[in-house]
Amino acid sequence: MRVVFMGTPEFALTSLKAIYDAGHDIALVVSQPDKPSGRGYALTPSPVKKFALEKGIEVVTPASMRTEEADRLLRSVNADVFVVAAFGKILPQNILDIPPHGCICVHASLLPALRGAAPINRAVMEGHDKGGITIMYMDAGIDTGDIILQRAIPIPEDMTAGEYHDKMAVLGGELITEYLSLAEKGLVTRTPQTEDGASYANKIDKKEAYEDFSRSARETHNRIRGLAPYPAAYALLNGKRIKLFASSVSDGCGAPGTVLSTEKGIEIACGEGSVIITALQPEGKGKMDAQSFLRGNSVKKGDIFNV
RNA sequence: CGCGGAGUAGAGCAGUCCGGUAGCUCGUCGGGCUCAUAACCCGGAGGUCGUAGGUUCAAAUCCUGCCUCCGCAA
Repeated sequence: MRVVFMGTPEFALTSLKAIYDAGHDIALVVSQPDKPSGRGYALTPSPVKKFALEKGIEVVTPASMRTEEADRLLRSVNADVFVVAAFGKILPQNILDIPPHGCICVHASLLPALRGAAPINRAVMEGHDKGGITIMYMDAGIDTGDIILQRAIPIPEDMTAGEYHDKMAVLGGELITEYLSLAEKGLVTRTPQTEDGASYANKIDKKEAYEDFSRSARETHNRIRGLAPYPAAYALLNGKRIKLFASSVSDGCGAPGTVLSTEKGIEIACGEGSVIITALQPEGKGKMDAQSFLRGNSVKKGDIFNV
């Protein structure tokens, strides 16, 4: 198949690699423009763009898809199909109409659940016990197109969004290549989505990652693992930010934010029950386990987070 | 030049302002106590204090350059 690939972050890169390794003809890669990033604000290319450059695949990074220029370019490629994975731009109808096989999206949820920008984090934050990849035809709506393939994987109770992401990325690569070989044989089927069970996974706002421990222990734990390792839930201790990476649920009792014990980690009282923080990262320091943190920092029973 | 924190024993930290014997908690090794233990007691090993230079009788500490890691922000 002659493919145009549109995507930006690591998640998309895994699909691009899978398509590349499967030997398809990647005619063009479309990604987001380089962005200032990191200390010093150095202009940084997206993972997808970087890979394409390494492999000598033509890359474009248009600021907008709603231009005549974009339309003309994408038409001129004469691709069979456009594959879109975590691209970060909405495709207008005129673009969707270009490829004969349509625009195919790799989406990281079992649609119609968790449509939108952050399905991986949200699935974990909301405590879902399974998730999965959906391959679908794109239409004008946000992740509302007809479903082609769908495969589920379990989300264990303590899995972090990062771990889930990595498994999902691999699964995405498997399914998109599976789709491409079905398409070559003309065996693609499509099933419309139901609105039953539809939900949205909104983009995660940094402010949302602030943890005030007012929720139940289970919800707090889900938030911590659902935001790990990025953007990472955080709380304040003595005026400094502390990122929270790993926790377990316990049944301690106290005013939300109060340190109840420092035996197995830092046990903090929640709105209901308590969580034991087992991995964290203080501002300006590296990631460490709670025991290490406790050795060099005097955190005691009765100390309070977020004061 | 976007703003900021940090590099000291295997881990996490103190000591740096006010130069003068390398310190704490944990781990580790050996011994002891105990029915027993992640408990307790005794003892030991382990550090060119990121790096290169400068000042000084003397530098982890003061000065200068460089390297590395991290937080914010995007």
